[in-house]
Amino acid sequence: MDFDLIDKVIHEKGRLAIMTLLATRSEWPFQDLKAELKMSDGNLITHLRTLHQAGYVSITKEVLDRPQTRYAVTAKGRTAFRAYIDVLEQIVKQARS
Amino acid sequence: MDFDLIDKVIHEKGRLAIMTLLATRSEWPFQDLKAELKMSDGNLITHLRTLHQAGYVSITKEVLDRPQTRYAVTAKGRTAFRAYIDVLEQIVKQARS
DNA sequence: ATTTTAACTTTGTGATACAAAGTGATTCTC
DNA sequence: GAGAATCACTTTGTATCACAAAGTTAAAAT
Repeated sequence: MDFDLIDKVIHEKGRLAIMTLLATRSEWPFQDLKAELKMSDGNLITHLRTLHQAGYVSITKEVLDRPQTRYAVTAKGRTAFRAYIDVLEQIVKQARS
Repeated sequence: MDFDLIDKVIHEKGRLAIMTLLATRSEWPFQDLKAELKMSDGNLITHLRTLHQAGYVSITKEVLDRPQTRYAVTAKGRTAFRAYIDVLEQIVKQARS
C-alpha cells in the first residue's frame, strides 16, 4: 500500500466533509454548506478556495434576492474524489485482513 | 456523517502508514519501519512519539547485538485504529451511494 | 440613510510535517 | 586503544496549515 497516493487536498477533515457534501447534489450555496458543516465563514471559504485552486470545485456567483455563491464539484474533482475513495477502500480492505 | 469522528492522531498519511504496518505484526524494530516507510529518522520517530503519547504504541528498548527499539500497537491503539477504519468505511459507503 | 445579510479578506495564533544535521552510547575494526 | 560505524534519538529550522475572530465590500430591505 502506497500512502503517497493519498490526495492531501482531500485528505483533510474539513475538505473531505465538503467534498462528500458536494458530491451528493449538483450545487450548494455557501449558506447551506455553512449550516451543514458548522464551520466559521473564514475556515469554510479557505477550504473552498483550496479546493477551487486544485480545480476540484467550481464557483458560481449570482445576485438573486441576495447575493448567492454556489459551489459544485468539477469533473476533475469528481475523478479525484473517486480516486481518493478508492484509496480509502484499499486501506480499509488491508486493515481488515 | 460526522467528520469530527476522525481521529486526527491516526488521520495523517505518515501515522496511518505506521499504524497499518504495526497492525500486521506483533512487533516492529525501528529499522524495519524505516526501511518500509522510507521516512527520515526524525520524521519517523516524531510520528512514533505522537502515537506513543496518545497511548497507541508501546516502545521496547533492548540492546542485543546492536541497540534495537521495537514498536507495537497497544490495546488502546488497536481499538482506536479499528474505530478509525470503521469511520473510513462509513465514508466510503456514503460516497458510493 | 441606516441596517442587514452574504460573501468574502485579513490577521493572528498555534500546531505540525518534514528534512537535515548534530548527539550519545555501544560495538566493530584495525 | 583509537577511530569508524551504527542505532536511536534530539535539535533546529522552514514552511505549511487549520482555525477563529474581526474587519471589509456590496447589494437590498427598511
